Amino acid sequence: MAVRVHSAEDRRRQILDAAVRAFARRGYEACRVGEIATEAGVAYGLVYHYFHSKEEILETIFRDTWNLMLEAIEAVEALEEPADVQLRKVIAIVLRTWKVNPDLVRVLVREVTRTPHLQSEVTEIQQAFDALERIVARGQEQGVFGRELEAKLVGWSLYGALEELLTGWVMGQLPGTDDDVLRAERSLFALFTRGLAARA
Amino acid sequence: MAVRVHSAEDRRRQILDAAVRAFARRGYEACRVGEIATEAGVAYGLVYHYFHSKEEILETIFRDTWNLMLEAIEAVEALEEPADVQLRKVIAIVLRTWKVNPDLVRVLVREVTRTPHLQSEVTEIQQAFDALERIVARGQEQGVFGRELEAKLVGWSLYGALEELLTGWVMGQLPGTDDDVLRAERSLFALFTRGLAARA
Amino acid sequence: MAVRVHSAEDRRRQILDAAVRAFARRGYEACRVGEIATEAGVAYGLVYHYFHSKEEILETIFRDTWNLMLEAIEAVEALEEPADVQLRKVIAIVLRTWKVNPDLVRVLVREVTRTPHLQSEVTEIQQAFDALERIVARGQEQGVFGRELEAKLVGWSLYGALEELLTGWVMGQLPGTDDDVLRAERSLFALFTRGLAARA
Amino acid sequence: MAVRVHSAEDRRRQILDAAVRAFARRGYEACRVGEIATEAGVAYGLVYHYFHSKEEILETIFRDTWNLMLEAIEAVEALEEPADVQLRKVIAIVLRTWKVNPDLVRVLVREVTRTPHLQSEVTEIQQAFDALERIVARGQEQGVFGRELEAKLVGWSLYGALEELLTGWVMGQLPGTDDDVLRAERSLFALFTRGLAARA
DNA sequence: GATGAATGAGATTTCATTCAT
DNA sequence: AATGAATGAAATCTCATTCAT
Repeated sequence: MAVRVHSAEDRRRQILDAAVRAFARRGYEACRVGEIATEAGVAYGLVYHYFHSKEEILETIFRDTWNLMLEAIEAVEALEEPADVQLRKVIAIVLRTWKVNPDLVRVLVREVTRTPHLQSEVTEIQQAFDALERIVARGQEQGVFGRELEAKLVGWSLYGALEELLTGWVMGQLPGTDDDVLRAERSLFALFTRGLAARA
Repeated sequence: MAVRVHSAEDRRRQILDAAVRAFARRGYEACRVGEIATEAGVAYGLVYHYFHSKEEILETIFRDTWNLMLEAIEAVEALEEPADVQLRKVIAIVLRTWKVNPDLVRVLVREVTRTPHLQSEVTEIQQAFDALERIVARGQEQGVFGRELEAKLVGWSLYGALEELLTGWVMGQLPGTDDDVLRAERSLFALFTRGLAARA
Repeated sequence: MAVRVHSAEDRRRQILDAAVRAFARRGYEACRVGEIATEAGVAYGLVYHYFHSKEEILETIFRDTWNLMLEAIEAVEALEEPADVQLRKVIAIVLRTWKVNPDLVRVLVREVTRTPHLQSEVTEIQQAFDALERIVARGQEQGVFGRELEAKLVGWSLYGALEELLTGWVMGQLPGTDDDVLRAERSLFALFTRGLAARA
Repeated sequence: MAVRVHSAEDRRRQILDAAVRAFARRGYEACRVGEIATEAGVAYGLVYHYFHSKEEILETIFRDTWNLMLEAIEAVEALEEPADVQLRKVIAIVLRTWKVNPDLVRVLVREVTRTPHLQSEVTEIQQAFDALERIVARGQEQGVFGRELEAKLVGWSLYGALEELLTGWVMGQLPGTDDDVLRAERSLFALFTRGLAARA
C-alpha cells in the first residue's frame, strides 16, 4: 500500500498556488496552461482533472482569497472604533498581505479588475470599494473626517493608491522591506487624513 | 505631383485610431486583426503594411500617448508656478484625457499590464512617476507642501488614484459626466493637499 | 506499465516518413503542413507537437539522412581496403539509396538548394565531400590512383555526377530500374578510374 | 525635353540582371519580388510593368541565356574536330562562363533543373545533355573514346560534375581564381578521358 | 512610364481542451 | 488519480499581384 503523499485537497492547492505564481509572472491571458502544470510540478492533464478550465482556476483563486480580505475588512468595521483608526487598520491589512503573498496580491489587484472573464466577481470587488466608502462616510458622520470630499471618490482613490504601491513592490520598482511597508502604512494614512499641505 | 487622398501618416493614424476603438471594445487579446482592418475600413493586409504585428500596434499606441502626456506634464513643470498649482494642473491633464478620448484611456488602463515585456514602455511610465515625484519634492522645497511625507510614495499613490478613477469611468462603475470629471479634479487635489481630516 | 501502441519515437518517424512522401510528391514549398498530417494519418496539430515548424521537418530529414550516409561512408573507410574498392563501395551506397527510398532521394536532391541558410546542413554535406576527397587522396598515396589530379576536384566532380544521376532518376529523365542502377555503378566507377580514353 | 536615360529595353535588362543576382542569392522560391525591385533600384510596381509574373522573369532569364550556351556548344560540334577536342572545348565554355557571370550560371544550373515551374524548358536543358551525349558517342564512333561506357551516362555525369564545380565556386567553397578555372578545365578533361587509375 | 499603397487568399502556427492508457 | 499525446478551430502573418495616381 503506497503512502498517500498528497490528498486531493493538497493537489488542488498545489495547482492553485502554482497558478498564482504563473498568473502573477505573465498575466492571465499570456499564461499557458502548461506553465501552470510545470510550475506545480504536475502533469499537464492533471490541471484539467482538478479544474474545468483555465478560467475556473482564476475564479477559484479570486473567490478563495478575496473573501478572506473582505472578512478582515468587515471585522475591522465591526469593532466600531473611530473611522480613522479603521482606515489605518484597513491600510495595514491590505499592505501587509503583500508581505505574506505578493504574487497573490498581484493577481487579485491587477487581473481581477481588468479582465472581462470575471464579470460575475465584480460584485465582490465592489464590496471592497463599498467598505472603504463606508468607512470614510462613517468618519464624516462621526466628525472625524471633513464633509468636503465625496466618500466614493476617496474610496476609489485609496484603493488605487494601495494597488499602485503593491504593484511597485511586486514589480520590484519600489523597495519593499518590512520597514518600507510599515512606513508606507503610516505615510498613506497621513496622506489621506492630513494631506500634503504645509501646517501652519 | 498628384493629390494624395491619404498620406502615409494619415493611413497610419487611421489604423491606429481604429485599433484604439477595437481594443477598447474587446480587449487586446480578444481583438482580431481583421476587426482593426474593418474598423479602419481598409484591407486586412494593409494593417501589416504599416505595422509589423498586432503587438507593435499596441506598443505604438502606448508610446505615442505617453509621450504626449509626458510633454504636457513637462510643459506644466516648465511654467515654474507653485507646486500646488502644478499638481492641480497635472491632475486635470490626466483626468480630462478621459473626456477627450475615453477609448484610448480604456486601452491604456486595461492593457498596461499586458505589456510588461515591452520594457521600453516602462521608461515612459517611469518618467510620469518621476514628474509627479519632482513636483511634490519641489513643493516641499518651496514650503507649499509639508516635509513629513516621502515624495516618491506620494507620487505613486497619486498615480494609482488617477488610474483607478479612470478605470472606474472606463468600466462604467463610476459616473463620468463632464461635471463628474471636474468635481473629481477638485476633490483629488483637495484630498492630496488637505487630506480628509476635519478642520478645526 | 501500459502497452503503448506508438512510442514518441515511432510517432516522430511516422510524421517524418509522411513528410518525405509529401515533400517528394509536391515539393517542399508547395507541400502544406496539413498534407503531411493527412499523409501520416494524424491530426494537424500533432505535427507541431513533434516539430517546431515545417522547416524543422525538412532539416531533420536532411540531417538524419546525411548522418546515415556519412556513417555508411565512414564504415567503408574503416575497412582499410584499397582506395579503388572503397570508391566503388561508396558509389554503390549512394546510388542504391535511390532503390531503397526514392522519395527520400527526391527530396534530398530537389530541396538541397532550398536550405542554404541552414548552414548547419552544410557541415554534413561538407563531410561527405571530405570523405570522397580522402579516399581519392589515400588511393594516390597507395599508388592505386595517379597523382596527376587534385583529390579535391575529383571529389567534387564525383559528388556532382552522383547527384545528377540521382536527379535524372528522380525526375524520370533517366531509366532507373534495378539493372540501370547496377550498370550505373559499374560505369561511374569505370569512368572515374579508367576514363573515357580508348585503350591501346 | 528630358534626356531618355533608359530605353524600355534597358529597363527590362536592368530588372533581369537584378533578378539574376537576387535569385542567385536566395533561390527563386525564397526570393521576393520586392528584392528584385530593390536590387534593380526601381519601384516595386515597375517589375510588373515589364513582366507579367515572377515566374516569367525566371523563364526569360532561362530562355535568353541558355540558348546562347547551346549555340556555343553546337558551334563546337559544327567544327568537326575530334571528339576529345570538342569535349575539352565544351568544358571550357561552360566553366569559363562562370568567370563572366557566376550568378547567371548559378541560376541556370540550380533552379532550372529543380523547379517544376520550367517543365516547358526541359526541352532546352535536354538539348545540352544530348549535345554532351552526342559528343561522347561520336568519340566512340571515331575510336577516340572506348565503347565500354554508355554515352548517356557519361553525358549526365559530366553535366553533374560541371554543375558541382560551378556551385562550389559560386558558393565560395572552392577557390575560383582564373588560374583555378584553367586548372579545373584541364583536370576535368583528364578525369573524363584518362580516369584516376595509376599509369603503368 | 513610374510609383508604391492596397488587396486578400491562403499559408503557418498556437493552444485550450479532450481522452486513451 | 495521473499522464502527456492528440485534436482542430481559430488566430496571425505573408506576399504575389493589382491598380489608382
